[in-house]
Amino acid sequence: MSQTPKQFAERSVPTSADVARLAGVSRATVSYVLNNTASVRISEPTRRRVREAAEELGYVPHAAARSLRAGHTRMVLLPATSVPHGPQFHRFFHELQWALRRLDYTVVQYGSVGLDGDDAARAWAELRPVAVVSLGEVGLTPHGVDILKRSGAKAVISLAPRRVEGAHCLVMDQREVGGCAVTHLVQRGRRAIGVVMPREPGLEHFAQPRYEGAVRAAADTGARVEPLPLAYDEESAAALAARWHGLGLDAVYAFNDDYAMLLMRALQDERIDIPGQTAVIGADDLLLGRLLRPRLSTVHIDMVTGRLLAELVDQAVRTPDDRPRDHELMGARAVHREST
Amino acid sequence: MSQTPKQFAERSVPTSADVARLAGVSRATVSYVLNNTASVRISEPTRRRVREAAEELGYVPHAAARSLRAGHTRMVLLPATSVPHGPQFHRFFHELQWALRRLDYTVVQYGSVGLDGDDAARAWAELRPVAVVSLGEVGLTPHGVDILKRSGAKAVISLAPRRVEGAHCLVMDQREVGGCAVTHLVQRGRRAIGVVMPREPGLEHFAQPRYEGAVRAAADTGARVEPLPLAYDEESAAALAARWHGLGLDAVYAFNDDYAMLLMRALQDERIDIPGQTAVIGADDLLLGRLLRPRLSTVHIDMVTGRLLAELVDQAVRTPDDRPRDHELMGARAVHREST
DNA sequence: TTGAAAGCGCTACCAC
DNA sequence: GTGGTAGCGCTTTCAA
Repeated sequence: MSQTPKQFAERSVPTSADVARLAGVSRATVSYVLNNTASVRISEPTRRRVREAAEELGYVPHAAARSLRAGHTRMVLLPATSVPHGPQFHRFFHELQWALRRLDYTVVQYGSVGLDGDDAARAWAELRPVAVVSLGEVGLTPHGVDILKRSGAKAVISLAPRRVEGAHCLVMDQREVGGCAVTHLVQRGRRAIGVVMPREPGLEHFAQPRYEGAVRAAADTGARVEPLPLAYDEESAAALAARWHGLGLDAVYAFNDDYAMLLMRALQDERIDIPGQTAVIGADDLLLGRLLRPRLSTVHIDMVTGRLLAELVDQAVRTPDDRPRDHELMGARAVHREST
Repeated sequence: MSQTPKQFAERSVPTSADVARLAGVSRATVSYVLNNTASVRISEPTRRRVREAAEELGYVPHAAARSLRAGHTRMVLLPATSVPHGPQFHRFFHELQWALRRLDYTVVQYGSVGLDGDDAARAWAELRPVAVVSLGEVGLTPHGVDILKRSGAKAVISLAPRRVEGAHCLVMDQREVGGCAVTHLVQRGRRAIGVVMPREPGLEHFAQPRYEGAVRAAADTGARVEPLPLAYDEESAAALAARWHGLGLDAVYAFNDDYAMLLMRALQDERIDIPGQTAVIGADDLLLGRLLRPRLSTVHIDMVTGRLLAELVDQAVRTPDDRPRDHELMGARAVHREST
């Protein structure tokens, strides 16, 4: 009888009951030992037997069962980014994960490709994360925030171009980026400014507010701003450059350094002098921009450190009843090099 | 009595029992309705009442409880990448997630920053994923594979430079990349070849095999190969360029296009003619490399499509007892432009 | 067509 | 010190 289920059990995943049986103790004891429960003292020989049994069976605790029992998780859910970001963002993201782990959170990126808005929020909520940190690519709606909070999320934090009702918002106002770029160009005497709008999907959440910022910065300065759709390939850039003279522009803010480098080369191939005939400015302050001739002017974006954000998450989790506070955390400043 | 726990319940997360109570049915019925269970017929009025109750309460099912009951998950775990990758890899990753979602898997990237080897495997195993697809940055050991399989993972797939015992391996032999580069250089008459070794952490898993491939390709050709440590910043590149003449090299394979662009600029600033005095080749075939003058030669890497890999994952999950098969899936070829 | 109840793996109370 | 056991939220037989 005690052997009958063994054949099946061997193929099956070991549970704490299996460990208990092998060690000749109760499941409770197994739990105490493996969790180092402080409030209960277990003799050293027993501890060793339990640990050896666990090791031998290759026992790994079942996170779902644990959190079901506990009534909460320590999971911080980051809706996975689908947009290629620069190295700076990458560093930030890495820092954030590292810092959260140090605070004993389990960091999980949830692939939300193909979901949006409330569907995404529901999918996230199923995992019962203690916090959700949205990087602003999947539209987080007030209703989505509500779904998450009702499902037990203690903190919903949005690093988005716009603020979202109900969430702690770390507003990264992308309009500032476009604003900086255009202000820089205007100060250097430019009056007819193109603004590159990437055709690549996923970038529109960034491109649109940057464009708005550009328009706003140009208002009352006498400068005009013109959107320029551009795909990230040489053909598209060459086509744009070919009709450059007809556009009558004396400057261009090219969304970011990647697009700026692409366009600058195309313009140079059309024998357009930079910055003489046309000034070019990007954004992100990539190292590669400094390697071009002329060196690419850019908008440097100061990102909050991952560690700081992690602490904010932790704070919000610990005091969930505090009213969500907004934080302005993106600084942007134009960096003048040679292309403007 | 029926009202007493309400005060607490209101602040609490709604469960299917709450939905059942509000709809005036049993929990079983709720489950049937919300899961559209085909094997049981529920009257339309009841269905509506249940759905309305769920909606009103903002009910979201508890994934942990569900999978605990089911005894398995549909979670595919991707150990999160901590290394900045090029747009090509990004596209691949995006495709993979999309395709897996279409196959009804829940895709989760698990941040494994600061864990390694078996610790990481144990952490992943706690989530009981049905499959793990490692992108080869966290060392996946045979023991780690064993831990995962014992915890119920039906498939462990490794996209790694080297194969791992017990796992389905999609070998992306990075040595080929280095080999291609050096073969290209040798064919163009170069005999003293530097190989850039990035100083940035996380890249060594790629750099080392690429270097080995370079060495192997040079063997018996009379060419010599010399490793050149380089950090990704201008100072490091300038320092390397400053002692270039002393190195006596007539070519350099610069790990990838980013490092190649950095180094090429530094060499040009030292008035070293490219490709006259020194040939430069990168890898990844970035668009930006084509924008430089001279245009950067590179190694183009053909990546498997995400869809294909997703199907492989699905296949492996459905037939877990098949012996793990290895697949060679990375093609590499040198692309000659102007810098070599 | 609906309901009652068992049980997934785990932990935390209470007994012993 | 250690064991028995209730119950977290869910699905799914089996009975009604």
